[in-house]
Amino acid sequence: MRDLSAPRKVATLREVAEAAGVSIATVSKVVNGRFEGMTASTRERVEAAVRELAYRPNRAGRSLRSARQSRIGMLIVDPSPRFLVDPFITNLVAGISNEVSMRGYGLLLSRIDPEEPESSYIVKGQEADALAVLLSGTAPEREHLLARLAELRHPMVVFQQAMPGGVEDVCTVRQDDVGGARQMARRILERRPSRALCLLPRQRWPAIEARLQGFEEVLAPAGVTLSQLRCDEGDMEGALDALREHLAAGPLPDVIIGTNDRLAVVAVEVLQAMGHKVPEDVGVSGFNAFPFTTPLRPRLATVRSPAYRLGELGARLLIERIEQGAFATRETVVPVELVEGESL
Amino acid sequence: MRDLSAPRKVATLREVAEAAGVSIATVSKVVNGRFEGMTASTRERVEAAVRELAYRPNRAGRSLRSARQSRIGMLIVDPSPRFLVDPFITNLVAGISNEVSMRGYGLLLSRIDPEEPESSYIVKGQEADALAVLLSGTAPEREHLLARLAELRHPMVVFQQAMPGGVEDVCTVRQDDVGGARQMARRILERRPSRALCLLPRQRWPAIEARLQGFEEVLAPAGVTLSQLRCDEGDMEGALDALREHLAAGPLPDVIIGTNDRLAVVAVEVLQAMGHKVPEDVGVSGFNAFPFTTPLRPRLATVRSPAYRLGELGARLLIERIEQGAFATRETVVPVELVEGESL
DNA sequence: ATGAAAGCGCTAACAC
DNA sequence: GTGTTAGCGCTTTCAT
Repeated sequence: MRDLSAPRKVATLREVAEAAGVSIATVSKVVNGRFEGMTASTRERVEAAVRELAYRPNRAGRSLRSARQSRIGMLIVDPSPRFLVDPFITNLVAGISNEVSMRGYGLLLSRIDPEEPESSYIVKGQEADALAVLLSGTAPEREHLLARLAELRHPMVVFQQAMPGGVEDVCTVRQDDVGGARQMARRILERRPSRALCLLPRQRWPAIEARLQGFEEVLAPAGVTLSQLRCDEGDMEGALDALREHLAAGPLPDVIIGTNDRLAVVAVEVLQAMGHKVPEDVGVSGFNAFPFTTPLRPRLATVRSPAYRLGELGARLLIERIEQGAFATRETVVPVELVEGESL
Repeated sequence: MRDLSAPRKVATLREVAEAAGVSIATVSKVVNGRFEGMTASTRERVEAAVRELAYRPNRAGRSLRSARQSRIGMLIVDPSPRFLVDPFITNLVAGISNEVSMRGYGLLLSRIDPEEPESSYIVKGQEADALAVLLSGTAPEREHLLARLAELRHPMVVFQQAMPGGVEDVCTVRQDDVGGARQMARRILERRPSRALCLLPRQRWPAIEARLQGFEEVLAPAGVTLSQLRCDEGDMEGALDALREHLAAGPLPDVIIGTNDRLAVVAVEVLQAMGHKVPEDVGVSGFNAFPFTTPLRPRLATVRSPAYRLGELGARLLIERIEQGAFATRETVVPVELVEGESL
């Protein structure tokens, strides 16, 4: 029986060269598709040997020599170990993953602790050529973390937030949260509400703050009283209770604004359980709808998120940056789309 | 302005050694925590230089030398680019990701095309020390793919399916789908149904087949007629239509068995829209419930999936395999838990 | 207690 | 057209 603990033996350039009766330089050229001025017979002999020995280039050797890892690192700052449950993150990562694969790169995925980013595998060694990052936390917390990440001197794409100051070789990609919120707010105004309640997750995300800003910009001047309730998304039942209590304590709002769909579903749930009709008594709006994830009924008035596209775009920008030497764009904002629904 | 295309310059062992006035061998020892028989002052001088120069070991150099990548590759065979939308996959990957990070490894994530697994980044080079794989497709398709993956001679953990024959250095980790389905079937029998409809996704997954088997094993002997309907999960509206048509065409079943929660939600939706009461007229059951993902109302009778744990477990087994030289276990089955709900 | 040196697999500049 | 060779950064053995 073969010793399983020994690293399996894989053919090297040298072995292929020997088998084909050529030098390793020639094999290297063949493997890398540089056939200029090479006999067809040499090429064929080498290709045969490559196939014969099932040769696959050793990435470590290649990377060491070329100082290129052909890997993108994705860092997600989220306090929850279940970070991937968030459909925005999930769609974003899917977009990045597919784009990166298509272009021959690998994707390293890691959630990181905002307190000690250096402890991350991706950050510790020089594992990736470039970084894609999604940050949560307050503005100063994010700024601080970005500054530390910038010390790695990797090109970076930062998702879902505006261009940070003081860091170079960075590019941002985000959806138009402010614009989407403004649009939704205008739609809400058609109900002529006098008070609105905005439901926010406890964890701070720049995109959520942007949405809040958009809602305020439109609703406040129209004389709508906008109150806020933060609840822990990580605990749906807890969120239900928190909202129930809040509603019991004061006058019923005319509309409840979920800053994401999950919170909007909670709102519909609580309202119906309390005997209020949606949308007759209270309107409900959501945000960030995704294919296959959005609840079926009542169809939520919400905003479609282009998270998957953001991922593709960010990955593309990053790889172009690596290969061309500079970012083509510094800031990308992708429009969002209002989705009508009977909840409003 | 610095030339951004040039690979950023990071301190090397040699530079740290010069700065500390020692040899690179000594620096290497310090960096790797091998202090035996080393002067405190030497160690301190080196540590100071490491800090000063912000030294981080180059992974390529290290990997080349040690033939260890300290990376786990996760391969997911799923025809959909949105593969990460599936909450099972998402929870599984989260578990793997966190476990792997904790143990100082990196996670390479990639969806692969079952037709040409060799085209995957992870597979092409020797990127990872070991592979975690989740396969879809029919049994022969999966077997064929596994055989090709086995040629890479990587230790592998295969999730959600039974031990494949003919491959060595493999270990399986799965939830008890058959058992869960049997339990749910017994719960369903309490309704004394005469006909049941089983809703299946179009894409073949071994876990789904296992559930189907569990349901059949219990329902058929009890005289329940079990029919099947496959519908495309990738298109919720399409699934709604398909089920609506199916129900209109024949007698109403007493219970609809969703082989996952998404399909169960579709069933509830269609039934209610057709004016049938759930659970009075028709009972509905789901499968694979996850925290924060499961729909709120009506509370689904379903089965809780330990996907996150499966991920942690698989990652742990893989890393122990890498470090100890052999798998501690070959086959792990994690029990599932029935969740009561008013849908049944 | 510390250092010198070999060599992991690969690419590319240059020699023939 | 093809081969020789230096060297990327690191770990480890063996001298001293």
